[in-house]
Amino acid sequence: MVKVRFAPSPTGYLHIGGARTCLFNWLYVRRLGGKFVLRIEDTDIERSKKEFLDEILESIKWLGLDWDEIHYQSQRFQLYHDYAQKLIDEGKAYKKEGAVFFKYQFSEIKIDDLVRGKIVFTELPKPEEVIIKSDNSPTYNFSCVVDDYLMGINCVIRGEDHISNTPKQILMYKALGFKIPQFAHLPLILSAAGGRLSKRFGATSIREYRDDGYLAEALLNYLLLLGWSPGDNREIISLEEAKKIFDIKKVNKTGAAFSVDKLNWVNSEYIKSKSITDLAKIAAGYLRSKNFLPPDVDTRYIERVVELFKERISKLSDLMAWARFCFYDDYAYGEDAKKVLEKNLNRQVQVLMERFSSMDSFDKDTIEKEFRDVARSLSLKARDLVHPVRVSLTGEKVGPGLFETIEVLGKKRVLKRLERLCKYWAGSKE
RNA sequence: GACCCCAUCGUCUAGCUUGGUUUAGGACAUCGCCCUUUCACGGCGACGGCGCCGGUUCAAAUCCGGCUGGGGUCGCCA
Repeated sequence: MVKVRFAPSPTGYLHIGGARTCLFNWLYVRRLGGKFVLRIEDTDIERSKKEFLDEILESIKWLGLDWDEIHYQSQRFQLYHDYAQKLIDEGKAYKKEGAVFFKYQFSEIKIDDLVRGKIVFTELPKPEEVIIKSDNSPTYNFSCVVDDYLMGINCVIRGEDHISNTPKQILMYKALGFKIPQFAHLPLILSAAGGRLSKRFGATSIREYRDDGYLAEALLNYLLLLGWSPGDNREIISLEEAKKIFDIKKVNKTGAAFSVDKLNWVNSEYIKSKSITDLAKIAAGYLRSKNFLPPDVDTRYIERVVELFKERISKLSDLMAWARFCFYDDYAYGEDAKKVLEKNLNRQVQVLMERFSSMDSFDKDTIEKEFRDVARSLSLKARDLVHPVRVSLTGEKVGPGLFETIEVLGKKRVLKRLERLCKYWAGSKE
């Protein structure tokens, strides 16, 4: 049975690269029906923090991934000591200055990597390596080898930054008499500038993307595309589908630059594919977490607003930027938008308000019919009335279709806002 | 510096394993046109690439070598 592991260190949040490694491990093992081990590498007592651990676990769950086993290295120190002692007893390691040093018995190392093929190491930078620090905690390479063996990990899928650790670990496997697992080194995710992905180039933690209104499925889908493709030009692939067709041998060797533009596109595709009710539920949860919604707003209204914006947002946070007028009356006319109000149409808008007032059914088709009729009767082009009215109702000169907007806002609100527009005109010198 | 990895449009990629079916396909971004009350969406189109040199071959994006460029690692961090 195939067994893989994802081994984050709780010294920081789950970042883009870690999430991708986690995803590829998960896809690989779920397709083969094996076991997925989550191993928390919290051997660095100083830097490991509970908040990071919680954050990592929460992010993995949010993404929709799961694990079969979870282990904490901080609870396994005795095991590492036992194996270190074994090496000492066999003369393969020795104590010095309170630490245990492992002596490499170097010979040319060949790795047959699942994604990169053959990799050959002809030398090692150092003749020995600390495996147990003087504070009794194990070093990464050692605990990693002991645990991968003890946990039955037979395929190690990790980032390319670990390639140079691999020969060291293989030498430890050999010294310990452990069977060497298969390796698959994933290409790194680079920043848009092509360099290392770091805070300087924008968001790196999964949490930030969640906060920014990205959907878990979309982020996962985008990550899936970074270094892998199904080969048939499809780009929108659900996790379920990916589980069936993911092939680690088709993973690219080249580092991939992270593109927010493309992520936005994938996210907008997922948003558009959701039903109004589902999307409204997600959006409401998101907006509430941001304290954006007024406390008394009802579900049906949120659904209508979501419907209004569904086609034009690429992430949920766009709603906060663009749909504020749907929930609050206290917006000001944008500086740019005021230009649309230069011509005083006070009288014409009064006529429109009278017409709206007398309407029984306030649906968008009727609204449009009446609106155009009023414009015609006043010898105005519809667009001459449309633009000022939009600014009046939304504060901005761009936005969703006007008639739909009017319907969603409702007659009462619309009349109030048009009233405000007339006051604006009355107050400004002609 | 040493060791290792990588190299197709600006970006993500298909094609490369098994050389000819490729005037190198798709997507994002950009630009244009259409749709249209605006912005989006959608439709159509444009722009744009096999890093360089050499070799093998009748034939190379595909195989080989070198160069150049990019990346990673060299911690009692993981």
